[in-house]
Amino acid sequence: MAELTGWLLDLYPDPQAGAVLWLLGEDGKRHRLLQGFPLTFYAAGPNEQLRQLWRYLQSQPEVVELSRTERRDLFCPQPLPVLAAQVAHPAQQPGLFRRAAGRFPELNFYDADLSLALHHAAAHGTFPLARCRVETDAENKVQALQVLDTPWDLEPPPPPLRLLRLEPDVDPAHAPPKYVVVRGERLACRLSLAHPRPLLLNLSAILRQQDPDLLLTLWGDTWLLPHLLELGQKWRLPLPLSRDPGMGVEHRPERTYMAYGQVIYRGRQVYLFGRWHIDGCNAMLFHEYGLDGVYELARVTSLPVQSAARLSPGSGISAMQMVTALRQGVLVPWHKQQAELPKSAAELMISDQGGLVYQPLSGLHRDVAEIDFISMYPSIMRHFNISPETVTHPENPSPLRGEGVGLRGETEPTSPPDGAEPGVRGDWRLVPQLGLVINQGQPGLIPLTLAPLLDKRLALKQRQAELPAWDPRRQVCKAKATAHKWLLVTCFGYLGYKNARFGRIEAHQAVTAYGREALLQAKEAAEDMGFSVLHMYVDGLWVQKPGVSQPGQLQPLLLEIAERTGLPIALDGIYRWVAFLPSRVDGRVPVANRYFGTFQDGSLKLRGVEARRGDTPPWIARRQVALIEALAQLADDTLAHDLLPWLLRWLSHALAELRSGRIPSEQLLAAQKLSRALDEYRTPSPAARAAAQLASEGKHLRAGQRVRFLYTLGEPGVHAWDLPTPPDRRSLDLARYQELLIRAVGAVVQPFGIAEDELRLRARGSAPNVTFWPLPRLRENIAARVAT
DNA sequence: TACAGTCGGGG
DNA sequence: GTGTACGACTGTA
Repeated sequence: MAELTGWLLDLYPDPQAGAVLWLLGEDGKRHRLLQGFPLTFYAAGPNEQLRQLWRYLQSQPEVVELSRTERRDLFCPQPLPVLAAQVAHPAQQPGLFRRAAGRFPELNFYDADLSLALHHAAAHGTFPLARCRVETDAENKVQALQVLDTPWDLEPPPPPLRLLRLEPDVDPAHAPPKYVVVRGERLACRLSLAHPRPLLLNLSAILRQQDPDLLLTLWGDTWLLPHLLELGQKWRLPLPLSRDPGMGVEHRPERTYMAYGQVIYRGRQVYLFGRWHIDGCNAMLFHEYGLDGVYELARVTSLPVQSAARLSPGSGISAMQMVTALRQGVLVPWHKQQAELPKSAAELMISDQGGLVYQPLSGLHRDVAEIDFISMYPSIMRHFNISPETVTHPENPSPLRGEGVGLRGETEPTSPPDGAEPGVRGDWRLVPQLGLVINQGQPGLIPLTLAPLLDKRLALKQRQAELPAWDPRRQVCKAKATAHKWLLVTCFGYLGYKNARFGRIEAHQAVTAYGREALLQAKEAAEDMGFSVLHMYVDGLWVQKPGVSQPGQLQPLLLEIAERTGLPIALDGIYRWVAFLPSRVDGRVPVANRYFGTFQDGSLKLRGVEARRGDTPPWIARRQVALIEALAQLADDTLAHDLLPWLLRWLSHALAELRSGRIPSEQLLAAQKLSRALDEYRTPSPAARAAAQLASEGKHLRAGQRVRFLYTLGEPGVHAWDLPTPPDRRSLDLARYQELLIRAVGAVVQPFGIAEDELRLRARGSAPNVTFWPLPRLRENIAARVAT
């Protein structure tokens, strides 16, 4: 009997028996442990069918223990009689279940398609990088397992992970790479791809010697690792990419699917066993929160690190809900099977509203405070206990399979005298406008899942604010908070997602209804306290009051709003000035989400303008940001009087730069996503034409993939960036880029009284090489910004 | 002018 | 393996 303490690295089914646990021991060694871990799935339905299923499962080769028992379905008040099938070896469960489900399509199956990691998290409280104490026998079999920390610890000590980076020297989609750049502990080298044998031998030696826990690559999923594995096969020199020699690697093919209301493309993926592979180019949102965010996501969601790095946050929050359900003994349905409650047309009109959006007072405003509800929708779900099983129709409480009840047991509707809070009677709360009621008796599945997340995110942000800017822990806190943000944001969308296991459209609508009400309450509070409300957008409002320009002066309003709504709210900042833009199509109409401004601390906020769009060429975006930064530095009197001549010089300077040919082509690249297959385009967009160019060179892109291109003269008007030959510099469509720049600049200066047409006229007449003289007070600042 | 195609924002 | 619904805007015909 031996005792081991360390960090949990990896967890997966052993092909023969039980679960494999990889532990990074405090002794510095990596331990491969085995643990017996049977998995149970359930089936419910007509008795006769369950009996047949029983006989069927008994006849199968897998070792299965069968029993009849009762479990709780989230939507049924009464326990559900089920058949429990306990499969001895987790690796055999998916296959057995697939056969059973195919044979008995009318039965409802539960807990049947969850990964081993989630089952293990529910059963043992494990999560990736959890600190564990393990007792093992002589054969490295786990006899006892104790988890020593929780995902909710704010700053767990970082495990001593070993990292190895592998990168091709160039983007393989753009040009054939020549080298693999390798960087590890006291190691940096470049291996030639032209000589496969030495490459493979060297890489194998490096992997053995360094024995990294994490292989961090660029294009490792989509190109590098598949390429290396292929070479390894061809030369009969297998690479030890996985730490577990018996497991090889797992390939997941590329795929496109519909989500976010659009087509999404995910490249192929390569998963390892016993160590992790993360491809910095194929990891969703990776650039936003980095490795620290990935570890944090893995810890709180219980998803393996390699999955947490690649999956969208939707699957993260979904995993958390499933673990909550498993821990509560609530069945996790195999397929989500829910229809919306029937609704009249009039109800549809009201309930299908989303967030409240106002039309701002367009133009330039000074000393404006922006206040935002913190994680508004998740906070609403928690505060009002909104969850698929708690929201229901009062006159029709049993629409599907049962009435809304709390998680921890049955709660009968009661109607005692009116409670203290308006809209609440006993255990029931009436949702404004929708005619829905929410059971308040027991915390729902979603609020239970969300509460620790909301608390931790606030704690992280607070900790981040306490730490000095130079402290590296501050960046770590920030990365973690950013990762949490995405979990919280998608949790709301998931309520309304038709295929979510724990989604229900009525719950989704209840959330937005409360959101609208909270915003209106906030508006009333602000107006009661003498503020004028310039704009409101879903969870934020922009307010102004003569004489109010310091953060402290907003505190009474914040307290009042928190008091009236019950929801947390904070000051985002006070703008020195903010400009709300009118519609480009009709200048009389303001639009809700195109604005920019500068806060008192000098930081900028931009929404909806060209610089925020992913398809804007970087050079255009940077010119626009630089211009806003310059405007932020200008004194009020300059803004009023001397702006036009200065601006025209600024513009000529930028246009001269464009014509000079000194801007790197990458800076002029537009990037757009293909929304469909090429032959499905009815009118060929620039992106479609660029994709067609690539297709004729044998590079076929699929719907959901991005295509990068330059605007060029003549037909077809674009030049795809990943074509083998770059375009002639002289064929660049400079007039097109000039127009894009003028539009971006026009949007910024419109609130300052300068019309876009004027810029266009003057630009045409300007000499190509006008010397640009910054205003004296601006010179320093602009030099600094342009450099970045 | 109509409509097809693409993007954002939440934080 | 998993977010929605919608409006603004641009380019093409």
